[in-house]
Amino acid sequence: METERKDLGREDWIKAGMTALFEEGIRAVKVDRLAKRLKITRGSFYWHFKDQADLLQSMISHWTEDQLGHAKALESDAGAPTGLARIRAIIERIRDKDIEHDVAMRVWAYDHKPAADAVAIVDAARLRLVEASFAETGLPKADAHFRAHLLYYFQLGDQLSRERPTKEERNTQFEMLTDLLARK
Amino acid sequence: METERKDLGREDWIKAGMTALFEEGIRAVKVDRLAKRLKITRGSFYWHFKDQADLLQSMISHWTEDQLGHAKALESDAGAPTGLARIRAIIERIRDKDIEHDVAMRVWAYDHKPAADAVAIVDAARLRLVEASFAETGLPKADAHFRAHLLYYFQLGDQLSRERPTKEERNTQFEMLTDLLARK
DNA sequence: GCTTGTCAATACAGTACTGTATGGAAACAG
DNA sequence: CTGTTTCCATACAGTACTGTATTGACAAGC
Repeated sequence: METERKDLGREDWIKAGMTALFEEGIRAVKVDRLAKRLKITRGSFYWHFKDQADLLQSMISHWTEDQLGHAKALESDAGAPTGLARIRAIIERIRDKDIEHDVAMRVWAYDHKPAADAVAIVDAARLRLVEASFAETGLPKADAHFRAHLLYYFQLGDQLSRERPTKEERNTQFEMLTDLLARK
Repeated sequence: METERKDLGREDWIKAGMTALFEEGIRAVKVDRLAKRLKITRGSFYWHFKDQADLLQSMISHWTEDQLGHAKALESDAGAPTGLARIRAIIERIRDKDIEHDVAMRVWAYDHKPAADAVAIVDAARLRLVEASFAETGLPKADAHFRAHLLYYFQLGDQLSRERPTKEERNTQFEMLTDLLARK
């Protein structure tokens, strides 16, 4: 007699919040709109969460842990490539899997301190990884540091620009870049 | 008898809107809040503007013309340096004068199509300039194109990251970059 | 079967806005 | 001096939310 008891948990609301964030930006992460998305009333929300800020904080934690997990996975992957190939792999991962999420988070971070802090932490973790990989290729610390930033910020700017290059254009660009960065 | 007849014009509201945008982001560009800023009532606003969208569009046009003007000025400045020195000058101008404005506009652009279009136009104009300067140094077109993007997106990512480097750090970074980009 | 938690629906009051309609004062033109 | 235009104040109705308080439905433990 499949009576539809919903029994949502915090995770469902967080997931809905993330989806709304990625699809329409933080402006769309409103309690009542999420309720409509989930086909439920706000009564549920205020049982699971103290208030909207509570949800936002949970979303931030969720995203941060995800991203730090990805970074750690790349770091400790034994079968992974090393040196420049490893760097390519890292950047490709960010470019292909985390892009939309990243931009939405960064825009949110512009006027939300907790989000800004989270983005800073994730950026730092990724940069550390790239920098370490450059160091592996035998570059001096200062150069590794610089090139990691150059690479990371380039792809960041690329994401944020409103030029929408084709996949090939983007690939040739990144190839020219890794060529340039491979030089001593 | 200095009776204070205000007699504001569209420009005053636009200026107030821009200030609010740069100080607090687009969320703060609300008719009633701007009225408080200007110590006047919304009655004035709706005399000068059809609605809020009208103001936003005016702000976008205003910013776009400003930025295109700056680009044009750099382009036709006869006494300006050439080649790599010119490139440095361009990037420094953007970095030192347009930064805060740029970031706020870009964040706004994320979920406002007209703003996104404006940002795209301004980006294209600046990139064209940098690319032309690279071409002047004798680089092939494809390389000039790539290096212009690398430079521009790097400084864009740098702006948007939440790392807040010191002036010196930033300068050395940009020096290492122009060194790298100067090579054949 | 009755009670106790768990979860959701509903109704309410409040805030931060938006745009419209109308009226009034200063400046200006005849 | 009078009428018209220009500009602003005020009052109103509406929208899109927020959070709280109360009640109700169901499931599980005793």
